[in-house]
Amino acid sequence: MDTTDPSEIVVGLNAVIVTVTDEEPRVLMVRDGTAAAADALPFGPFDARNDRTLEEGLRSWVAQQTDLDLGYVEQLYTFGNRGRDPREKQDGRRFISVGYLALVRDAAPSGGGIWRNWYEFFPWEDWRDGQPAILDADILPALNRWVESTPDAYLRAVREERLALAFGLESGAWDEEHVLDRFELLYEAGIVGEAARDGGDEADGPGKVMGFDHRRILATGMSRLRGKIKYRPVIFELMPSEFTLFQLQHAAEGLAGLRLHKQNFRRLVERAGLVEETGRVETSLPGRPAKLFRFRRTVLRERPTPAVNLPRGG
Amino acid sequence: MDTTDPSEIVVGLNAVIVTVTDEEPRVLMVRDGTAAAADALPFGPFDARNDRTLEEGLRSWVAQQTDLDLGYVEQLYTFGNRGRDPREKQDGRRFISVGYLALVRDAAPSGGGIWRNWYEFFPWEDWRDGQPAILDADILPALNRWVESTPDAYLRAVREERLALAFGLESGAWDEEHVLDRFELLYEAGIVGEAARDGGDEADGPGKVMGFDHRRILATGMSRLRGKIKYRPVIFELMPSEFTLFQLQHAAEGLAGLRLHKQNFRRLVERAGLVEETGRVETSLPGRPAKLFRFRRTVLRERPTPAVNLPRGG
DNA sequence: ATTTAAATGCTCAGCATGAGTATAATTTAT
DNA sequence: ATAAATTATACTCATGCTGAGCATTTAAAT
Repeated sequence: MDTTDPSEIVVGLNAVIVTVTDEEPRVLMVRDGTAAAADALPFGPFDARNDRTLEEGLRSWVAQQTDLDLGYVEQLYTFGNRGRDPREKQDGRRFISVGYLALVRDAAPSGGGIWRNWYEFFPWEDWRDGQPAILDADILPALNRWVESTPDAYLRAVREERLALAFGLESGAWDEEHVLDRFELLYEAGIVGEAARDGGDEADGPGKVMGFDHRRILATGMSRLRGKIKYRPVIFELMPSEFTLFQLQHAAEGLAGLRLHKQNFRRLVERAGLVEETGRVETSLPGRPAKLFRFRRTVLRERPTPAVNLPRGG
Repeated sequence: MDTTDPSEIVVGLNAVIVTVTDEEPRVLMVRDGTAAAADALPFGPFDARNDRTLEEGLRSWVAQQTDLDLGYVEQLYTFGNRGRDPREKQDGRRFISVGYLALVRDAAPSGGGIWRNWYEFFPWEDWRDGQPAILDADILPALNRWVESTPDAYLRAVREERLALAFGLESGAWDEEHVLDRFELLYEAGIVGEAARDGGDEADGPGKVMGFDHRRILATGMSRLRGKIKYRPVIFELMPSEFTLFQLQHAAEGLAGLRLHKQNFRRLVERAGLVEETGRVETSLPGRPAKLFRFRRTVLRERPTPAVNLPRGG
């Protein structure tokens, strides 16, 4: 290859395909091709000849490979860091990937894919049963050691501030949207397995390791989705056509990794006009039967930002 | 070229570089190379050999070409629609571009760049002097004709709803963030000049035409920035080190294209702890001298989402 | 009939917001 | 010198949203 030529660039498309089963958020995974055989996000090439748009390319290979009917799709981010794909070292090509977030209603994927609970990869992100033990036991001590062992005083201060912000230490304010900030800190500090692996060592650390930089892409998707449910009614893309308010709350809690205040959640959803009664009730559980609701699509025309806010509380 | 080969993909980097001069938001433009010689966003190649990350690539050619010191930088979106670059038709290559938003303090660009007020391209987005006349005179009638002339009833209803949402017709609620939605409607309806040009006709329509799909990229940047100032203190990236609260308000108004309520704006900014007095005053204007303030960086550690909300009102 | 498990209804303090009125400190015009 | 204009800043007040919790209703299970 002529050295004045730019090295070849390969553009691929990665998808964070999310569903919610009961109250658990799940992500579609495949096995990556490497020896480590970690979980990886589904991936497809961008076909410059046949795909008119990037999103069309994504939908076409997802439809081919899985049987899933992607509802909501949005572009997440384009990842192009050197070293993100091990094949780079073999043949010098550069791998760039456009990440997408897609939402589907609970369904069985065909093909080689499998749903995995996203908290398998991010156990510290699930605060539904209180602060995860792994934070105080492992993660925060390791992060603090990393900050304290930073030689340069200015850099140390910067890292300390990032740590405080991402994990809400000072104000006691955990922000569930900061998934990516937290993962990036853990990577930089060498705490997650990917850091060791990319450095050529044995991978170990909190949460399951994923192939390539896919845990970062997943973190990006989680951040985006956790933010989005607060100002767009995307959560209904994940719900069946009829649901009780408690099921809706459980879905929101699963995504946000937080417990919400039941009465206030109801008040919010109803006052915002997001749902309407179907007239039926759900009676499969003990206790008073719950009314079934459906999403009121016309709300989109009425309010500027109709969405499920997250009134915290146990 | 072998037909089994994918066609060659060229990855470029586009930047929406924004500054604020007095109360006007300006964007760095260059002349595009085509015969039409429209304004275009600065563009640089992504150098797969030398750029470790996409953002590093962006910073490196911006520094080379313009002399500007990019402060805040964030990735916007990756644009890959077929037909977005006329060179496609010549040599069959496919041009993909990663768009970035960058903020700089007011300064003169070196090189061939020039600052242009972004409302030259989006006159309907400036509501600071009330609803822009061009809306009732041209844009809304044309959009309504487009909707009404849609043969398929379902598609017509969808378009009507999109129109109502994007331009806030029913509820009278103009949402300043929906810049991109509005531009996409105008493009689809064939109202902006780019639509005619891409169809091979003479370009004409509201707002100045830009080269390639750059007006869409600019719209993406405007949407992002208008949203961001509400939950991150990015506006201070555009302010001098000392400023009066009214100057800050003017900058926010210029970006949002809205007039804000002065007293409530002050209350918000001060109560949020975003600024601190410098002790000096600004006396160059008639009227009571205004205190000068600076950004309080430590606010980042105190509040989860410190930002300049936008209390509307004349 | 009693207990248990929900769902649903209601209250209340605190805070934020929208929309002002009122007052203070300057420069410009007469 | 005085008034008018201009800008900054302080303060008020009704409204509505939010967080937190108590109370009541309706069912199944024992």
